[in-house]
Amino acid sequence: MSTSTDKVPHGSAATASAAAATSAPTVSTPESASGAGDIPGEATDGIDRFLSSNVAEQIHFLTSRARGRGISHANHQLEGLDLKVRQFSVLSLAASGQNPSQREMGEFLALDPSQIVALVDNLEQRGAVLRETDPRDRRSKIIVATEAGRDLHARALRILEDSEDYTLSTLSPRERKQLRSLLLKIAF
Amino acid sequence: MSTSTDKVPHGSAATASAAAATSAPTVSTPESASGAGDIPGEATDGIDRFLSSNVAEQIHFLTSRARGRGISHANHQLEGLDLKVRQFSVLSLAASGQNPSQREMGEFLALDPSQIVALVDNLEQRGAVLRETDPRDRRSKIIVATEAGRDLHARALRILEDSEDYTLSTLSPRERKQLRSLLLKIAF
DNA sequence: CCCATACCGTTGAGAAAGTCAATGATGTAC
DNA sequence: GTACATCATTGACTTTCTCAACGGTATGGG
Repeated sequence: MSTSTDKVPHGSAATASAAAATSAPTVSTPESASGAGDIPGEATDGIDRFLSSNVAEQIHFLTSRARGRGISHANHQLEGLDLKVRQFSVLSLAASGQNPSQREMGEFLALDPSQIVALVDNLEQRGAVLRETDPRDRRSKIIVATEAGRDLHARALRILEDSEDYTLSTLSPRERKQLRSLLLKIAF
Repeated sequence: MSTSTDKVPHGSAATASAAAATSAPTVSTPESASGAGDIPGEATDGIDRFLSSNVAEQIHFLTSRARGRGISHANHQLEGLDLKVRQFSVLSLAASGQNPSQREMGEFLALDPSQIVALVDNLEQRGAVLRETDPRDRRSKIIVATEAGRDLHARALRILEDSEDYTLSTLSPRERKQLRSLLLKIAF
C-alpha cells in the first residue's frame, strides 16, 4: 500500500548477531575464487548474503540505511503537506514553546546555521513561523510557530507517527522504546 | 580525544525513556510563555531542554543525529587513508569474497547505481578493486578487491572499529549488540 | 532466426544537503 | 571606549541524491 517506491525487496528478518565475536583482524581471503558453477539450480542472487560482510556490522551502515529508509518513507507521506522531515524538525522546535533561537536549533539538530536560515525562511514565507528578535540579545532570533504553524505541525505529527509505525513495524513496542533510548545515548 | 571537531559540547547521558508514555496526540500549548526571568541565576541556555520536544521522539531525528555524529568522526579518522566510510562500504563488499555485482552493491547499500559507478571508479583508479565482467551475464560487472585493496580494507577496518568504539562509548557491550540488532531489523 | 522487452552499467543534469569563509549588527569584557 | 566574541545571513563550493536517457546484453515468444 501507500507509496512503496523504495528498492528494498522483501523483509527478511536477518538472524545476525550470531558468531563472529568482535573482530576478525585478518581479512578473509577468497577461498574458492569463483564459486560460480558449483551448485547448478541454486539461486545465488539474494543480497542477504552480504549480511556476513564487514560492512553489515558497521554502525554507520546500519544507521545510514535505517535512516534512509525511514526518511524516504516519511518524506513521501508528507508530500501532501508539502513538507519534509527536515522542515518538520524546525517547525517542531518552533512549536515546542521553548522559544529556541536559530543557533540553538542548529546545535540541537546538528545543522549548520546557514541551513537553519534557509529552513526558517521557507517556514516563514508560508506563514508557519515568525522570527522574533530576542529582547535580551538583539542578535538572536527566536523562532515561534504561528497558529497556522501549530496546525501544520499537528497534522504532520500525525502523519509521521503513522510513518514511524510503518518503519518500526518489525519491532515490538518494547523494542521501539529500547531503540529510541539507545539512539538517544549515542546521538549527543 | 583525537580530532573532536564536532559541535556537540559535553556528553550528557540524557535520562530519556522516562515519562510520556507513547503518544501525546494534542500538541502541547505553550503554557507560561517566556519562562525567562523567573530564576535569576539559572543558566537557561542548554539545548537539552529541547529533548522534551516532539522532534526528539522522532526516530528520523535520532538516526540522523546518530549517523551524522558517527560518520563525521569516522570520516575524520579515515582521512589518513584518503578514504570515506562511503568508499569503505563498497570496498568491504568487494573484499567479502561474495563477488558482488554493482547492482547488488547498490541495492544492499541503498545507493543509486550511478553512485556505485563513481565509487568503483575511484577505487579502481587507486588499484583497490577490479571490474570483472560476469561470464554468466556480460552486462554485469563483478567487483573484486585486489591485494592492495584487501590491505587497505584491513587497515580501514581497524580504524573504523576504534571509531565505533568511540561513537558507542556510552553503551555497554550488551547495549551495542542490542542496538545493532534493532537497527538491522528496521534497515531492510 | 527475429523481435520485443527487460536489465546492467554508464553518463549527464539538476536538486538537495553539507561545509566553509566572510560580513554587519550586536553583545561582553577590559 | 576599544578589542573581541557571537548571531544571523550571504555566497561559494563540494558532496550526495534523484532521475532520465543510452548502448550493450539477456530473455522469451513467435
